Amino acid sequence: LGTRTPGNKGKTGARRAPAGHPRTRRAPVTIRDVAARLGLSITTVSRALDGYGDVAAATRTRVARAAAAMGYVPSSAARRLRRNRSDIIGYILPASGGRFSDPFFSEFIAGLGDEVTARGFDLLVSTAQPDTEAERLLYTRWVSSRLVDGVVLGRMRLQDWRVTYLAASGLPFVAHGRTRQREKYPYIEMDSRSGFASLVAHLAARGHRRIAYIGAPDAITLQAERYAGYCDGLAAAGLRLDRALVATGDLTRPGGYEAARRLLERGEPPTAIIGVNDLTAVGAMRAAHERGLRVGTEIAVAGYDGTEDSAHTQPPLTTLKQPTYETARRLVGMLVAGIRGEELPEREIIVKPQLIVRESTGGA
Amino acid sequence: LGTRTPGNKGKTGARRAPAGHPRTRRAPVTIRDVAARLGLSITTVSRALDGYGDVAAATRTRVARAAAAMGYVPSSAARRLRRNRSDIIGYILPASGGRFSDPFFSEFIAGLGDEVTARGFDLLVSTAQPDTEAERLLYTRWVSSRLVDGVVLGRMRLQDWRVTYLAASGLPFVAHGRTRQREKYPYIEMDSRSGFASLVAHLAARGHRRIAYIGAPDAITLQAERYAGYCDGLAAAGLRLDRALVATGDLTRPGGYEAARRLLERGEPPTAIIGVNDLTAVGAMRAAHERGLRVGTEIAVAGYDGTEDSAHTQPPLTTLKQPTYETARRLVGMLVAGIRGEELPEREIIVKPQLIVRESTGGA
DNA sequence: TTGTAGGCGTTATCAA
DNA sequence: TTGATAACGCCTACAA
Repeated sequence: LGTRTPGNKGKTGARRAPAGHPRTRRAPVTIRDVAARLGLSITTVSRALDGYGDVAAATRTRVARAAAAMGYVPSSAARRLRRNRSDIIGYILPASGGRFSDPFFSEFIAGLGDEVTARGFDLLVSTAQPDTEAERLLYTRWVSSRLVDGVVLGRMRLQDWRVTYLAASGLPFVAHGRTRQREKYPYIEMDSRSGFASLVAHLAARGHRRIAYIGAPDAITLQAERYAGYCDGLAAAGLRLDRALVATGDLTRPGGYEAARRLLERGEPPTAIIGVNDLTAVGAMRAAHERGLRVGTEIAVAGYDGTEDSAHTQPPLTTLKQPTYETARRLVGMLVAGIRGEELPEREIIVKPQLIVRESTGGA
Repeated sequence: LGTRTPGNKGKTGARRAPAGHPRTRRAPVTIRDVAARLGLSITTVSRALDGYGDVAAATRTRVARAAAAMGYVPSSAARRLRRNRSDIIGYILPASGGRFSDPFFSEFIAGLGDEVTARGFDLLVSTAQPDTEAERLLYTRWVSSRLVDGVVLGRMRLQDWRVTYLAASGLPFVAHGRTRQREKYPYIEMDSRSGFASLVAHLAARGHRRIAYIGAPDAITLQAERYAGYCDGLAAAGLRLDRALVATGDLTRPGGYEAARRLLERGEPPTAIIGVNDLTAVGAMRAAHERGLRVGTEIAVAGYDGTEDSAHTQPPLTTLKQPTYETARRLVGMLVAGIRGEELPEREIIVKPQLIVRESTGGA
């Protein structure tokens, strides 16, 4: 039954009729068009373009020239189906619905974008509020429709379903930060714990005794780490942990502002405030200014991240600087290695943040 | 020749053997697996899942249940090849190689991400320095490999090859801003010209006579618009345009800082500085502080963008606020309509920015 | 209401 | 060194 549709090789020649609209899309040129033009088989064209060794040099150049002249570019869809990979990496921003302006993420995405491109991949980005159904939907859709070859995880949680899920699914992934789970995976983590300890030491050396901390929700790994560092620092300086000096923000400027206001309204207000990140610290600085406190002399404020903006606050912000852009690039490198099935020399990388003392804590 | 490989229906059942590694990826379940399990044809399964009317209700539920149980999700690659669309929208960040921390873009991307998801699309993001070979390569690759169904253009240039190229290619696109070219396309543009004029009026009303402007490179549309507004404002206030009070930055904080330093070193320094964007203004504020000038009283500084950070500078920054997040969402809406071939009620949208007076210019 | 049979544009296998 | 051919997984006329 059915000799294979005899004689209708016209398939290649007769493309879809152009629609009535003037600005309609031309049907793209396929590998068959190139082959037909040259009187070669599509096999040969494919192999010539992919640089296989068993193609005559003359043929290769002929094909390359024709392909370029005709503007042939392989269909990513067909290629993807055939090769069973998409050359796309996914990343989900922890934000949804409304304002979101953390320079950390611009820098992180810039790093992902640059490295991904350098490696011949593309970057799929989406947004979802952490630990919501929407987030779960996004990841599962990406994974089970095989839309992405791997994902980069950010802002890890102590218990993070993403790790469990991805490990089980077998999709390669890397993360910026760790969890408290047993699964092993490649990551880059900042040693923010020792960083925050050194920040406290710095402030204690400046004579501060009531050092406040504005953190983030407990479920987030970075909060656990940084808070632990804060506690370490207090202990090392011989200071007692005063729960009244510990507040919770949400990693945003307004969150830091509100938390700092509450701290400063207290009978015995702190003389120094450490923010879990720079945004929180910036909010705290504003609260201090509003109370008429001179930041840097009457009260010290410090943060964490060290993105460009921290150098341009008034006064400039003391901070722990992490190499955000570079970390993003390295993560992509690790992920691509994982996708290619290569062994990684280092699967678990710890980076020390760098203490940058500026005027917000009295200057160097 | 070749009856269609008789008898080897085993194809479906026998999947690739698992590799040696324990954490290997399971072969995903395909529509054939579902069909086989139910003793149905893949046609029926496909139509049942896609909600066609001509499937028996009983069959439909049976299929739905089985698909869910087996964890079947259609392969995006196959679907894409067949349907000839990717459901992916592209956006390229104007940044590459190193630091990049403009909150405008975090907010813009958050808007793109949210709306794109809401519309059942995905967002492909990359980075490239404007008007470079790398940028050209990225766009042409995306377009000619049919990787994306449409693109969102940002930070338009007066002469923008992207518009010419995309219009010619027929790929749907929308833009945040206009060009000086003849091509028509859907866009959202801010009326930053009148915005900057009102900013100048505001400063003139405060008694300022030497109002400086720190702009961006001339090729960028937003510079042309905003500078024109600055000139309009001066004229309306009866002030002469003094070229010595016009400097050029690069839309970053350091750029604004350097430009402001040069302005302030002059014999007759300005009493007010307008930055082409908030980042520039923030840099200018820092330069002013360094010279011991009290911003808001001894010198006025204002910017444009109105992202969250402008409310938290010290002093808070007077700015023209544009609805970045909402604009991004609307742009995606327009683009998706274009992709679907729908007519747009409005193809050219102008939005007025909102003047927010804060303490950096003396407060309300 | 269900099934058969291409075909989307590649790449990979095998034979010539 | 080249070519014929079979998939990759899905969708959709068309036939039953």
